[in-house]
Amino acid sequence: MKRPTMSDIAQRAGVTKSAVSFALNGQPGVSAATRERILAIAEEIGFQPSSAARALNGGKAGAFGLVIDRPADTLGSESFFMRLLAGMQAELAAHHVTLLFTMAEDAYAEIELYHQWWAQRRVDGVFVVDLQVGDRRIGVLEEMRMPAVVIGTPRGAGTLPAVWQDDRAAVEMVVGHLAKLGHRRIARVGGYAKYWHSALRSEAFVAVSAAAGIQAVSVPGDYTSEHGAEVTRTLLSAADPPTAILYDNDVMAIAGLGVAQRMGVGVPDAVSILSWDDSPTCGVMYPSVTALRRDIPAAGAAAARMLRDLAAGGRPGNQAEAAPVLQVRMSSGPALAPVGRRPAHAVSPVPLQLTAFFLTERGMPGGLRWPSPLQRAGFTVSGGW
Amino acid sequence: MKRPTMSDIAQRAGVTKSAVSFALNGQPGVSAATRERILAIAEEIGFQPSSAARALNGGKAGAFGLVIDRPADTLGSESFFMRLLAGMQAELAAHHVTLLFTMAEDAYAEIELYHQWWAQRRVDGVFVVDLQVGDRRIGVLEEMRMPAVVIGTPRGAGTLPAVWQDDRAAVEMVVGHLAKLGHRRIARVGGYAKYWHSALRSEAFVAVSAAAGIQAVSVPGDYTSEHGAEVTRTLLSAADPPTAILYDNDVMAIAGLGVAQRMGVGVPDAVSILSWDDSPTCGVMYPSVTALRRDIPAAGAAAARMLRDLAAGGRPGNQAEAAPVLQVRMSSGPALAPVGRRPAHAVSPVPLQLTAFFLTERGMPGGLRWPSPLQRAGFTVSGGW
DNA sequence: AAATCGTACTTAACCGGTAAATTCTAGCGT
DNA sequence: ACGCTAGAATTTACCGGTTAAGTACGATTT
Repeated sequence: MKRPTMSDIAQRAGVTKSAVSFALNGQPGVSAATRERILAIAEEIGFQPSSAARALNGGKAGAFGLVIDRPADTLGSESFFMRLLAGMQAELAAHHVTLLFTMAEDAYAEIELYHQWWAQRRVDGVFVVDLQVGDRRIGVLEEMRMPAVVIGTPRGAGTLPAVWQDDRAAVEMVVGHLAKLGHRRIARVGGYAKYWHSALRSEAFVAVSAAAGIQAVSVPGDYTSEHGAEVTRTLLSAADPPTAILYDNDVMAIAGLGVAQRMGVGVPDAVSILSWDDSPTCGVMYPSVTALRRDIPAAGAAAARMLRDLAAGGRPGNQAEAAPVLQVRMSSGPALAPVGRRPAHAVSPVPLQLTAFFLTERGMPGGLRWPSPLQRAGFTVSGGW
Repeated sequence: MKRPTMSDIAQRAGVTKSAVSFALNGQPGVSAATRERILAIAEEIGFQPSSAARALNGGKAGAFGLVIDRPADTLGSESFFMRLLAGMQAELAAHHVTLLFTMAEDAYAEIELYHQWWAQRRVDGVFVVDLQVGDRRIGVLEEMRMPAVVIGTPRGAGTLPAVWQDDRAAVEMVVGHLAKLGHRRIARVGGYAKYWHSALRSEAFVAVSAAAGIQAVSVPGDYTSEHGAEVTRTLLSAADPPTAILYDNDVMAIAGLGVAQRMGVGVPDAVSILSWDDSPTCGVMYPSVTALRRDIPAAGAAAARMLRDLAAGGRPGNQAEAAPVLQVRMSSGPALAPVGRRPAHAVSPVPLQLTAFFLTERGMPGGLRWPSPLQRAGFTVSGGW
């Protein structure tokens, strides 16, 4: 059972394969009668054009690529990428474009993969996520002139178009919510400081808090529950702990909630817990977790549309995601007066050196220099805390 | 800046492209000197063979496919697939095989996709997950003679090789653990009953429990936190609730834990909560969740190896996963005497019709007939409970 | 010295499409 | 009847590789 080709159709229709090509592609050059006969035969024998042969003719590969180079265990617990993928698929499948999805060890391997895919004509373009400060991928992609769309932020994306979220507005929403509840000392556990989106959120978080007269600290994290738990323990063990903590993803938020409960720190009475990403789990936890909900599949679909446009020769501009919604649940509430807030069985404060460890930047690339405002956002405190 | 071809190399080396082909592929027919010269030039201009041209020569597409047809929101919260993907990638990337990953609406769309991929020579084979009772995909794949590996269970996989887990042994481990802790009435919240792996676990759960003299009920679920919460509420509201509940994934387990806490049912004192899949989140929750840990990436890697073998003409046999480990944490403990177990502020029992609703099979395909033992496992009780 | 052989390479065909150039045919005007 | 033209279908070449078959030539055999 060999797969049918255009020559097979041509033979049965008594014409040449060129005629078949014209007929199938709606080109002029065949009579209506012949065209119909050819289409009927193609349908009957279940003909599908070989994507390889198509691609060989200076044509398109009919596929886009996505490479993620986070460690696999981080990916596993995060729902972000699956939802992003789902959104992309919905858009791509409708246009018969397939997605090549891979995980890479690091940025170097990722760039290597781009070179291979492009040179082998496997893809017509790629999606770029987790944009880093001084990201080498951007320059490489621009030089290769491979169509690419950035998902995250236009900052540092060079000439590549981006689908981005207004982090500033989101931060204003969250900080405003906390300010209204009377919080005056808040913390944020972010992602890798090397990621642009994380750095920008840090910056906005500190700046917006300062403007609202709130003391704030922003700590870099690594998206894992382990680290979220560690940082939370440090924060809550401080002499003057924050009354609210905002985590950059749901996994860390849930870990933070668990730590607070273990330490006997009441949620939300003693500390409010908030998550930047929402997930069904946030809603069913006890207490349920207040979360910032964004339409991630929509962002994926938008990125897919942009990449199709770009690959077809268009020049799409940046596109902002819809504003996120703050889903207020049980884990956030009014800031209570300090008196009596720490129960008797609270865990004793952690040793100083552990605290100092967390106050050091983790996972920062060696020689990288920070822009001054970001450096402050990295781990410095606003409001003299 | 056009991409370099073999002809370019040939021209610069002063030979024909055939010689270049021989040199690059390590075939005999070129002198060592010429071979070296050609390799040097290829390296210098960054040559990469066109996958399209390669595929055109009766050759391989150099890609495998994976289609998932669960609803996107289920996928988002589950870490299983990401970890499976990570394992596959590790194996595939090492052999320069890429992965086509897509989500489909339903089995029909999935089959359609298989036809397209195969006819278009986009893939050399596919991975099949979530095998269903009477799955149509198997027959289609066998007829197409497309290499395919089943992940889950050999039951219903026809002639396709499978990577499978010994669910029976896992169930014995969990039930044995609970029996030792004194539990005499336990429940399980499974996945879709139409999935083979879920049905087999149901069967084993009921049978093993009966053998151990334990009353057991197995309820089909849909892997979502919402449903996990609903079922848990029903179970705990019963006149004689189970003292332990085993959930088929971490999302439902966490949801169940949340419900128990909301109802004031102590965990693990009044009810033990166990999850079939482990995740970092299970460990940081409070209380942390006892979970059955399997090496999912290893299963993915094994499946990838098998599919490579199969696509190369081999005849790999079924392969069992390593036995899972029961990670005992805070959420499981000894079954306490019924007296005083239900606190005063427990939620009132749900109306009878809601209970009845859950006792009806959800999501069962219309005319499907169940084998008798599975039908009993579907929702019947062992031990006269 | 002629026949034999192995090596190193070239020629040419092919995979399954696309598309420009060309031939064939029928209908048109004059 | 003749040239002219539009449309239908064919011929031909090409994309970038692989591979069977063929050729040239120096070295070995008899």
